Amino acid sequence: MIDFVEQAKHLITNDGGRMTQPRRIILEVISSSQKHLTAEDILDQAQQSDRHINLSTVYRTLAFLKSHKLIEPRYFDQDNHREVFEPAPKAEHYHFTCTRCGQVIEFQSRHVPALRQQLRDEFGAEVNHACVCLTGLCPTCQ
Amino acid sequence: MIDFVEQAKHLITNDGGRMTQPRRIILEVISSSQKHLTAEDILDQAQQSDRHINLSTVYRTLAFLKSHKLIEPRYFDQDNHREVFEPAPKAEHYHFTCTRCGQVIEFQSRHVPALRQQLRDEFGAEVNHACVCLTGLCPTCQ
DNA sequence: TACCCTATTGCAAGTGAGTTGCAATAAGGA
DNA sequence: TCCTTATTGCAACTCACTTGCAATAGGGTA
Repeated sequence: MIDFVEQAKHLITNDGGRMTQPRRIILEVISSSQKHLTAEDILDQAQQSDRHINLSTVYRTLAFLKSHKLIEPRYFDQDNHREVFEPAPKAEHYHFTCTRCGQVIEFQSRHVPALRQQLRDEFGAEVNHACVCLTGLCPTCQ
Repeated sequence: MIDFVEQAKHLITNDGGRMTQPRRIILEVISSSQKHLTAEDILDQAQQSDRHINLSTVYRTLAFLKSHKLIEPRYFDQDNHREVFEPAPKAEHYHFTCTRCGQVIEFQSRHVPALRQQLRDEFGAEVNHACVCLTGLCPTCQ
């Protein structure tokens, strides 16, 4: 995940942007986290490095990263209306969320490319993005 | 779609609830619409029958129907944070949205049951709900 | 290194979808 | 027809997210 911060730095400076303290900290937080983060989560962690970082700065940085495809927003839960982010993955993958304990399992599957093919065959539609969010019970919670 | 209103009536009265004018109208709107509706859409249409129907009544009715699994909330679009509803289908189906014209294609697929099986085999997880939202370009917009 | 331009920030106020408290209303059983 | 109480409309609220603006601080230039 080291390249994530580097990649972001390049994008920012190429845009005529500036690598500021708050941005550095926010990037650090996102890239070093193993789990999916809400804007609030990012703020909490960033404020451990700099108490003055503001929520709107987090949102603005997030918007920048999103527009440059460095992170992706995800919804895991039909009841949770918050945006949840993670660094954009190299390989497309999908999510299973346990409705009891909240555990998230990331997985890949050959069935999704098959789905793309089906859309092409059946409707002539070209799928650019596949959001597959499964919910149910993990082995522990069954 | 006639059963939708009937089904809702039974659920409401079995619950000790009352079949009121606003509810009747809202149910009518949902069941007779062919497309996916936001709360606002439903309000607009309902107000054509009764100008005094209120948005909070729409939300409360929607919450009731949702908790009884008569409708399902859906998100089609990562940029659209609104809840979009449709009558809960007998057969699970999925959505493709064209990012240019907004057209929604509903489809079924044997690949999704295969996905459930994969989760069972690979992680021991039991999938209860599968949300599959594909986006891309429909034949016309390509 | 000092200076300056302007992108970025923090703050506070604003949006907009959805929720809630409450007094008034109206189903529908007795 | 009456009475109980579920439901409504309204207005005020919540909460995630956005925006306007004056103050701040990157980072290129002299």
